[in-house]
Amino acid sequence: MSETATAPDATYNAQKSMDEIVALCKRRGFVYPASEIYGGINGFWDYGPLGVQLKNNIRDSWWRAMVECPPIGPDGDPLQIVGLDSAIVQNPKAWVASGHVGGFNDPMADCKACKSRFRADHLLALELIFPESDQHFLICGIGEPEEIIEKNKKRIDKLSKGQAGQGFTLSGFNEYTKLNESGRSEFVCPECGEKGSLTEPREFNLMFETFVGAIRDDDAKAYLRPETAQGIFLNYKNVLDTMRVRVPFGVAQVGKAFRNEVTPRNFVFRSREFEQMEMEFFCHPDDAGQWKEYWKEKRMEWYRSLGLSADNLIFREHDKDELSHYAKDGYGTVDIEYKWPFTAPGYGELEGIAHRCDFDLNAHSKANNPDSNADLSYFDQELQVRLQNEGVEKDEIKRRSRYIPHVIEPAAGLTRATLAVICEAFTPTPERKGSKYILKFAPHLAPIKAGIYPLVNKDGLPEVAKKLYLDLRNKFTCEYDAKQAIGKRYARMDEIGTPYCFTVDSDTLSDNTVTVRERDTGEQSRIAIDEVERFLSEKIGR
RNA sequence: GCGGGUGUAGCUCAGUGGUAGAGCGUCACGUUGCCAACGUGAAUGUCGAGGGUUCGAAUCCCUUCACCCGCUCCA
Repeated sequence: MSETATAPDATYNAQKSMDEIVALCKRRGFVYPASEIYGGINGFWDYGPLGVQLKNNIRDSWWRAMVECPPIGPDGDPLQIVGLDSAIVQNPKAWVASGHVGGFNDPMADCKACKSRFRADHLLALELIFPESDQHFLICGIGEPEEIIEKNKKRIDKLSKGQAGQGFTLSGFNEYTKLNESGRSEFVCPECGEKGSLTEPREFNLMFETFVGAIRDDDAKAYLRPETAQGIFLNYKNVLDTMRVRVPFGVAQVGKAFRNEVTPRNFVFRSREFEQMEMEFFCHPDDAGQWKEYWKEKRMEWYRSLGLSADNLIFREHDKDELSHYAKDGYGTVDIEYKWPFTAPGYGELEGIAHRCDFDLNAHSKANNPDSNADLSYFDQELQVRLQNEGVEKDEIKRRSRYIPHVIEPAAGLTRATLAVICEAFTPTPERKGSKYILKFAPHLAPIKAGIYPLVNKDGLPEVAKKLYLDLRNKFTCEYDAKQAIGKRYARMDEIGTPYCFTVDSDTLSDNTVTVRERDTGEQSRIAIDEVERFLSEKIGR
């Protein structure tokens, strides 16, 4: 048999394991399709009993690493990072200032014949008149009128030959967006030349709209936030005024965000409702570059702490032309990417670490925005003192001590992190008796930490096991189950990623020891029943 | 949004115009005494949804929804 005939098809295998992951997520209560009994709804997912547990564990790990126990800074002291939970609906003016309303209102038109898509506001219909015959012609294209005429030279030439003379004048032009239905039916697709094949212009704004109050008019229109970050900028001054934080400092937030994606794809990877974990780190503009490097390393460490393997994680710096509006002038954006089953052997985004410069605070400052009543500049007293000591001139000190902080933003997807943890943990075990796969969650993330079982459901074993369970449940998420064969109970725990099982058997009654069974190896050992809690504490790291 | 594929029990699937099925899983009882054991039994379906053709539709036709793949889009 030839080598190629037996070589596994990487794409097929990757797809196959993703299908298996989606199936197991449903079967074992991690993720369900939203509104399934009504046929589902594209781009929305519900987290089941085990899924929410896993997601909360990942969220808690992030919150702890950011807010409760932030990393040590370059000066040897812990960083100052505080938490926040801002509203999903804010004043719509906030989204105008942030660039989310304007930037994503591009009207698009599709050609039904050749499937090309155009920015409708870039499409022009030019009306040419051949004066001698008084004939009108329509030339359609993309760009400035001169460009369009230049591009269509041959065609115009051909048209004019049929006329008495050669000359023509441009009598007028119209944007495609301004045409009515009969105008559109005359419009020729610049790509394939088909007449009247373009759809009417459609707006692609990724923000979900809603209405505040009972009256549904334009004044009541509001948006569901497309990112949690803006809530932090909107509260920057509140935090600064109330929390005694000084630059550099961070504000962290976990919460839902909503984007009306054109094409939700790849399970929960790109969904229309998702959960973000964002931290805005405010610093002096001169230090932004070094803080970006700092956070790159810290964030990568955190993903490793979730049990994601180094081989499956990479950094990817954004090219200049893919940078978002807020990052153009700064130190750019770097993504932490994961080797997803559906991108393998390539990688896809897990987290973006962006240098947002002073874009957002500027945008929300009264100096640049008549709708805002806030001065979001920062007076740096430490810097003032330092400059005084250096003997810098007074006016210069005053000028340099007040500035708009720059922002380094590690923006992570909680739902994406959850999916990555599931993908990483998913381990087929075809050779194993019992479960056909294991979820090898890091113990501290596992939805259930331990199963507590009597070997059989009689002879006083259930009573002993149940007592152990009742003790442990105060500290760890545990499960007690006395039914069915022990092997089946172990297999079930393997499939949901429970790292340890403790089994009470007849020996327990005489020597007070229980069997510990490990998920990844299936190996068993015995420990004293009153050592179980300490054993779990050590293994789970709490 | 476009093109292709898929949709039958919780899961994997069989059923191609004539009574809605199997295996696994789930549950109960019994048995068992460390890896999805065994026995007996039970529950589970608007055959994705709506409409049409037909005496009769899971099956043929139309529409629609969801998922997967490829485009397109993606702060």
